[in-house]
Amino acid sequence: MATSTLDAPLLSLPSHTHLATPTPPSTASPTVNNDRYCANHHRTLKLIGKCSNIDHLKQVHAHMLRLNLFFDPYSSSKLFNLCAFAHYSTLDYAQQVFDQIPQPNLFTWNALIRAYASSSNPDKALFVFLQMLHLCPDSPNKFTFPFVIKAASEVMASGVGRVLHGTVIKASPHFSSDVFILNSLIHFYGSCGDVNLAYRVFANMLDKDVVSWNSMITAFVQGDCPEEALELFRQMEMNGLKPTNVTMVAVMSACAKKLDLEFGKWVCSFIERNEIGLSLTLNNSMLDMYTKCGSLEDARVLFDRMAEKDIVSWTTMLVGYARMGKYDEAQRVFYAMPNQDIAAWNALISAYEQNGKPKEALTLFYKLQVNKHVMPDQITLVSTLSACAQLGALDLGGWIHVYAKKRGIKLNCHVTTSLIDMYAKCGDIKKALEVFQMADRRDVCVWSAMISGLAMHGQGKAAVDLFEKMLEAKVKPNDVTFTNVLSACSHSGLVREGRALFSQMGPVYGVMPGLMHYGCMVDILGRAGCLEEAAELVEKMPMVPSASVWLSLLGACSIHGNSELAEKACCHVFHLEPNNHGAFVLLSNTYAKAGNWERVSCLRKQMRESGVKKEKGCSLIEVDGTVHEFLVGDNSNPLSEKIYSKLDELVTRLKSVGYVPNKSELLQLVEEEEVKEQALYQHSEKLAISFGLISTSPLVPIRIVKNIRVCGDCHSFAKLVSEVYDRQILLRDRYRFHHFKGGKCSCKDYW
DNA sequence: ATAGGGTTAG
Repeated sequence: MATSTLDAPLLSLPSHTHLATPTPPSTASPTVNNDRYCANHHRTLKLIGKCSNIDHLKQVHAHMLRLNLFFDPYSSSKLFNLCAFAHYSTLDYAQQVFDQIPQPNLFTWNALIRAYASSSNPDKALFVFLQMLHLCPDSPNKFTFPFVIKAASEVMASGVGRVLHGTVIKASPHFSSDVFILNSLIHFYGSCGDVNLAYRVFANMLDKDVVSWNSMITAFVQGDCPEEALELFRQMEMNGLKPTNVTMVAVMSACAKKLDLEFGKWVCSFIERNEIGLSLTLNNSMLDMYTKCGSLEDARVLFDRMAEKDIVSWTTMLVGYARMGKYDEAQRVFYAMPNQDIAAWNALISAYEQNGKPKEALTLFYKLQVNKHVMPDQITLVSTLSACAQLGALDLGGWIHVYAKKRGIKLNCHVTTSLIDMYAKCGDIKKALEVFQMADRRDVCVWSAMISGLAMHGQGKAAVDLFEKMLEAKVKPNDVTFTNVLSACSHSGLVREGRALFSQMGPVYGVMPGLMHYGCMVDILGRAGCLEEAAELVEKMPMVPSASVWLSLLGACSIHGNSELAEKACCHVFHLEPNNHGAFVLLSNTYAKAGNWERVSCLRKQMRESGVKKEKGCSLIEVDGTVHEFLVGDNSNPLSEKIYSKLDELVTRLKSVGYVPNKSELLQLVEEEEVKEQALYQHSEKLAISFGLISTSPLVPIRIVKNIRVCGDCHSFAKLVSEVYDRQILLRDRYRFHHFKGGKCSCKDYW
């Protein structure tokens, strides 16, 4: 077989050479003057330049070991550079070679740091840097810092980066004006989210080059300041600098962030006019801009025209279709792409999960799970756990928890947050607390999720206590934390605590109250009966009240029977959301509470004429890992007959202990009392309770998830079932959990 | 005696 010149050995080794661990040349000095040594030295350096595959490299490596050339720092640095950066080499191999070099010089240390900085283990670059400070006789030079700073930004080590910045300033005035070092600092501050510091470095630079501008524009885009990015792009032009394709990637990304299709298209024409080369990355960022701005048509045209496509191009199209709800198209892209990596799977799974299709998300997860080539990762877990949470699928969620442990998928803060949220939303607050306590790292999301879990289970006091603990743990609360802790106060009637937190959030914690917080506060005051104060708060909100704020006020009116204020709040809701059925229900309940039946029937008539559709009630219950769904008056379940006869039995038995159907909240236009009563028995949660009673073990609670607020009648019904049948029922409605046990509910009839 | 920085999706 013919051997190509490339595969032929570079060296034919004399037979007397033997493999040995390197021993220093007799003079034991790093530079050797002996003639033979110099000749070898020269020949070997030439050989290094000729290496074109890993075998060549290893041969030269072996040869150098034999000739003790590793003791010449220059020669070994030459070889090492190839080991670290040749495409055919690996970093592991480079590290092995490095470990054999007796006295790596500064160049070699720098090369190792650089190699790690852009590897998948950038933290090792920082470690090597520390080693270098101890072991290398030379101080870091102007090449060292850009690499270490790059590593610091890769691992988002903001503290480390700041220290490095200080070191740079102290080390030499040459360093603090080195354009490479300063550019890397801009990049570092940008990627750590500190746009202001990035800009300070940028603005103070005397000699900015195109990379400085690109880094700063990118920092603005990534720091969520697209306006500033575009402004800087304009300034760059005014300063006579020609933008590169890297500039245009950032600018395109700014357009995508602003959802500004028109400007995006202008930028595309700018690229053409200025003959800026279309790299694959730039094409991809154009695709991204088109899909984010909603023009799948333009994206498609570009996509079909692109000569080179990579996984990013395909995924961008996939996500674009999925976001628009075009699942068929998204699936077509998914199956058409050359290979589906985990990101593609995740994109499709999370698209389903985030668009109210949790069942489809889980179906896809099953398929992924039997796939041999792709492994679920942490992002997959986050999406699927959220799908479980939506469905109340506790068994499946628990299974995913076990799966993650078994597969050794690390429970980072994102996964921990999702687990806590899943357990809480599926009704297992104990398990949620367990995950919380076992977590080895708790960021603001983890704490907030736990507070939210306690809140929805009516454990307001515990939620507020946990908030205090969070402060003790020196974790800074954010807007979500406050929404959760305030909603805890509202669910548990903690008026004093709520007031205090609300008034402190801005001045003490620097979190400005937003719509959600005002909504919670209106809820807290309203439920407690301070209707006027609640109404005043709505009046003096610094932003326009949303429908949900008015709904909170309306809800409070319905509890306390204040028709006048209810009408006013209702007007506002209809102004913002003319088809909000919930507002009709709450107003009608207010009239019912006040005994104003005339108004109730008038409202019903109005509803029928306006054609406002009620969101169909739907209850989910998981039995043996399968989620069963019940709609109003559903009889699609195979056990339907049994379910209805069980329901008949329930009604009879409950009536015998005093159950009186409460028809006041019914809004259907039916006159006969008999028919009204039948309508009540069609409610999905009653069907789910009957099903739960006949198909689950008496020892476990019946867990039900309902899409809308539970009605008063079903609430009393569930309380009685929990007493008469001695069964715990956990019912999650749109807003919170109801724990029915021994005839009582954890919400204390206050929901 | 050797060298380097900035870019896209989820």
